Amino acid sequence: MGVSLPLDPTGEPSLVDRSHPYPAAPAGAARSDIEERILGPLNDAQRRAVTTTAGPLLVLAGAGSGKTRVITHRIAWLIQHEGVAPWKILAVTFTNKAAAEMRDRLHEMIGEAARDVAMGTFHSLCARMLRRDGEAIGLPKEFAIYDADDQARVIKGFLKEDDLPATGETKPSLILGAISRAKNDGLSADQMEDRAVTHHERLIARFARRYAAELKRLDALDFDDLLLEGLRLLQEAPAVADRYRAKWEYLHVDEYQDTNRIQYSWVRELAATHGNLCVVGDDDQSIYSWRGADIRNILDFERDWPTAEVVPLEQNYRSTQTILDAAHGVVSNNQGRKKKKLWTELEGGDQITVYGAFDPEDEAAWIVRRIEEASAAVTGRRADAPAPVSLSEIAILYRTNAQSRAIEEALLRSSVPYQLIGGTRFYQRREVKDALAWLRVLRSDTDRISYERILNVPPRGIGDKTIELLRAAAAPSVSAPEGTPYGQVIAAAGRGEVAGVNTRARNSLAGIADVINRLRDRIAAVTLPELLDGVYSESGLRAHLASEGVEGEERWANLLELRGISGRFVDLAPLDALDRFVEETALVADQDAFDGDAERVTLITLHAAKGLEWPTVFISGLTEGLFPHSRSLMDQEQMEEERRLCYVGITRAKRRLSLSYALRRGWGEGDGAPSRFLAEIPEELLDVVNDDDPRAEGETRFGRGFRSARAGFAGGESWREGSGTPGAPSGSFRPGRDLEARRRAYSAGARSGSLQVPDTDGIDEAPDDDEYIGEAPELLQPVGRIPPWAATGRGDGTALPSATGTPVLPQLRPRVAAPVRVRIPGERYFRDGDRVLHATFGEGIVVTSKLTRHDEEVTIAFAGSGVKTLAASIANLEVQG
DNA sequence: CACCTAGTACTTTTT
DNA sequence: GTACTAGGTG
Repeated sequence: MGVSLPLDPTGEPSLVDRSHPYPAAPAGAARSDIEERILGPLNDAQRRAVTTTAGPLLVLAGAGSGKTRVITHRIAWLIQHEGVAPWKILAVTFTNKAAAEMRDRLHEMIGEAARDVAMGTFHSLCARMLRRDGEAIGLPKEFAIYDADDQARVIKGFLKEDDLPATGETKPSLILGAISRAKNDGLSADQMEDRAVTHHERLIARFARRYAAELKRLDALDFDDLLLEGLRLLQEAPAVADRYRAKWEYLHVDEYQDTNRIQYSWVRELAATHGNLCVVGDDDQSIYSWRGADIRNILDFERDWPTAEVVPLEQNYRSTQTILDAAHGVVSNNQGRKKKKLWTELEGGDQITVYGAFDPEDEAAWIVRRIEEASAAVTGRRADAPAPVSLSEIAILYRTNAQSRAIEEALLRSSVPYQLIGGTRFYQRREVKDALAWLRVLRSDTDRISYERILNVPPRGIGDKTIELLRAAAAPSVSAPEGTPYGQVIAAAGRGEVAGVNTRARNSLAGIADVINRLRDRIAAVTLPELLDGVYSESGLRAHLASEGVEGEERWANLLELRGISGRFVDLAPLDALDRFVEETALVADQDAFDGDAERVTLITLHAAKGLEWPTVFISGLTEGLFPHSRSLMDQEQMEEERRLCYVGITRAKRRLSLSYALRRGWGEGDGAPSRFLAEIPEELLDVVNDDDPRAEGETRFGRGFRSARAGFAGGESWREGSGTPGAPSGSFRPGRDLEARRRAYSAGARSGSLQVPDTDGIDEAPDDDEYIGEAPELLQPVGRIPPWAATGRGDGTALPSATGTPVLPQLRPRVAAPVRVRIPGERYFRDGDRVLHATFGEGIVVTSKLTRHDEEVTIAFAGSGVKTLAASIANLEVQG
């Protein structure tokens, strides 16, 4: 897969002062010309933001209100009107993409001077500063930057030492998440330990301590460390800090609502002497609290900087009024936000299309069909048909990366070209990380994680046993209290100096040490692509992939791609090129790969879509449990963040917006109801198109599912269970017949006749042909061993206890004012929370159930026998009550 | 020690 | 649907 990256080695912020001056204005340009050119295209509020140059400034920039435009014009104003030298200006963004775009736009306005404005992400700026000045706070000259995968390897090492499983409570990602959160709160491992109450918290605190010590030993920093050490540099090295404060006199921070406390402090330190700090953000677009972003940074800006000017930008230039009203309808349900409402001169606009699908495949097929209709240069196009849309103008947004699969498959079937942003990221692909690990060991003797990565790729007889011996040899001991650098251990083992290493492994280790030495000798003499050629051939990667068939070819293609990207660094001195390449490949973001001009549909997560826009946007997967995500259902704060995410998604659209959901979802997730966010959009803005589906006869249940969900959410007593179809009975549904018709209609391909209607006898049959079974008994919440991703909450802040470990007898809790339950024959017969009786296992509670092609798989937590998944047709389950 | 198979345990979002 | 593990085999 070809991934192109706008890695721009020359576009990075220069930390070195330039000596040549820039004229304050182009020669001969009258002052009024400059004013006209910079301020002319702006509205009053934008002008105020641009011309307020001294002191703190908060720009509350609603979606599509010209945020980037304000920053670029402001920088142009500073340079050309105020006569500020470009290198005195810093702009911080969250992605390289945003920085690059800003630089491009600035370049259009002011030409070459744009190159000297410092721009970058928080992480890349900190990394650069630490490379240059880190020694002032005791950091090593060379350090590796560890991503999530490297971090997990460190933790897995601990788990192995302790003989703990890498699953459940000690899953590396969970441990790392906890450590990261603590770090972002400014807690040391000691403080974590002091505050730990539960056994688990103490465990995490101990991991945090070991993790910090290990990274120090490895000369490695993780993403959090980059920021933390960047801050520490400004706080503990006054001379260095003063140099940066003097260097950057005008600071700009984009997406300020996404800054965390550390980033906030970092910015405050930099702005401390002059206070020329312009932050731009929108509290409604704060969607990264899980990453430590603290919305208080924007809400409290005026308190922190009492002299701050505040400029709200409320005119939207992107979307139609319909889209804005929908977005407002959703986000206005949030409590903690600055009240505001965007407006636009683009009155009206197309209604928002809503489609309720049977399953994700159907949903994807519908989206693709609409794309084809809108874009195809169809022959025999009707004269009055709307002009075809370019594929570059279309994006499909979803909540989780996993959702892209169904859509990709549908696009592939229809041969619609697409670009996928995120997912398995290029720099995280195995072979790419292998190659980069080689580059890292060339520059480091201590980076154990990278060494271990390369040791046995391709397989050369170095397995778990040998690794264990090497680790032991590198560990601190009486003779080497600091431990021995891993690179030296490998060389020693190659010479037979590490006891217990078998002959084959020893020879391999000697070979690796030899290759590393040879490559190191070559670094200064060859270009980066040539160095990579050496790595590929001498490491055996190339030969290995050549023997691996089609998959090997694809991986090899990725290595060639990597080699190509490295060519952008040829202008730098070889050593610098190597360092910069390794550093920047560690810090690229998904979004950086986005090509806005490519004649392709863009597939992207809602998170990654922030800051981007398209004329036509599809948001898919608007299903309760998916979006809002099930992990957010139990917490008001998290629910509001989901809502903001929805707001972000809606406001990506300029002209046309389509929303869709699938009632049946993927693995283990049971069925979902239409998302509550759909119910929050004023109904007159929506065009529910299910009934127009040519394959459906008469009323389909999808439209009804949507409308009844709407009634449920909009009504006073909210229907909030995680499953089941809410709302009033319809009375028009004919079981069996409709089911078969629908299945036939919706199963792609001709699996005719192979579908069976689950047999209905005995279990909970509907009283008549209507799915309505009258008043529901008390609706019960299952409590106990629920798969975490299937857990449902109530969205009102009350969390459901989710115990893990030994299944316990579920506690049954009656609910007040139980909503009516609806059963649809042919749909699931078992609902989450159903109490069931099994001949052997006894009493249990249904945790989830899902329909397979011929049957229904019910996952039940039994009182005495644990959690089991049973086939409904075989198990003979009896529903209680 | 590497490779294969079968079984199990999971799926938020990312610099 | 996948990613990882355990356990067996070569």
